[in-house]
Amino acid sequence: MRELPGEPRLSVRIVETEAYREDDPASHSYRSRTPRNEVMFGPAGRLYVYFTYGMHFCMNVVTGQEGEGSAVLLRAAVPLEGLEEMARRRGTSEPRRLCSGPAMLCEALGVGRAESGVDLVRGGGLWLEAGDRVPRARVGRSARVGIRQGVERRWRFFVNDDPFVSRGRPAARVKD
DNA sequence: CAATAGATGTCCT
DNA sequence: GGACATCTATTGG
Repeated sequence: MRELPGEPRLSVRIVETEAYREDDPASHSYRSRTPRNEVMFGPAGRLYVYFTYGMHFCMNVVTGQEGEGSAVLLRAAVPLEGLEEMARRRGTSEPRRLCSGPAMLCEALGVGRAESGVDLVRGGGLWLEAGDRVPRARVGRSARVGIRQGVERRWRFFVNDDPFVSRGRPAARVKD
């Protein structure tokens, strides 16, 4: 959920995530603790936003104990409320191109550096709410997308057959 | 449809 | 200098 003064309320339902841990070579927290990944080592329930490929933001929910360095990347969501505003931010009105990818999701919700570290539990403009339970049979699992190390850890989780799941294919074809 | 190039900040070797 | 938790526009079948 995203609520800003003077703007329509935005809400989405998350349908795709990936897990990252400190002992995991694909994780930003695997090596050293830097100003960029600092939030990952903080208390759970906060938002970790990072900037990548020189132009995109991606957001994570911090999950571990304080000092631990683990988080869940939010990769895709179904837009529910405020589609017009999201379309304006994204520059397209095609619903499946509003937040079906980690960088798209950030852009649609207007999440950037300023939001890194905010508390998603206590709520303040940006927060998480429990949604409908997804039956186990509908939860798909695969290797994570866009990584080269840690491919064997199949820590990408998504709702089977949901059209809003991102089209990024899991790291499997590694060819060199 | 698939493959590829390009944009380019931050961290790592 | 190179890799990277990405997306878009463009090119070619």
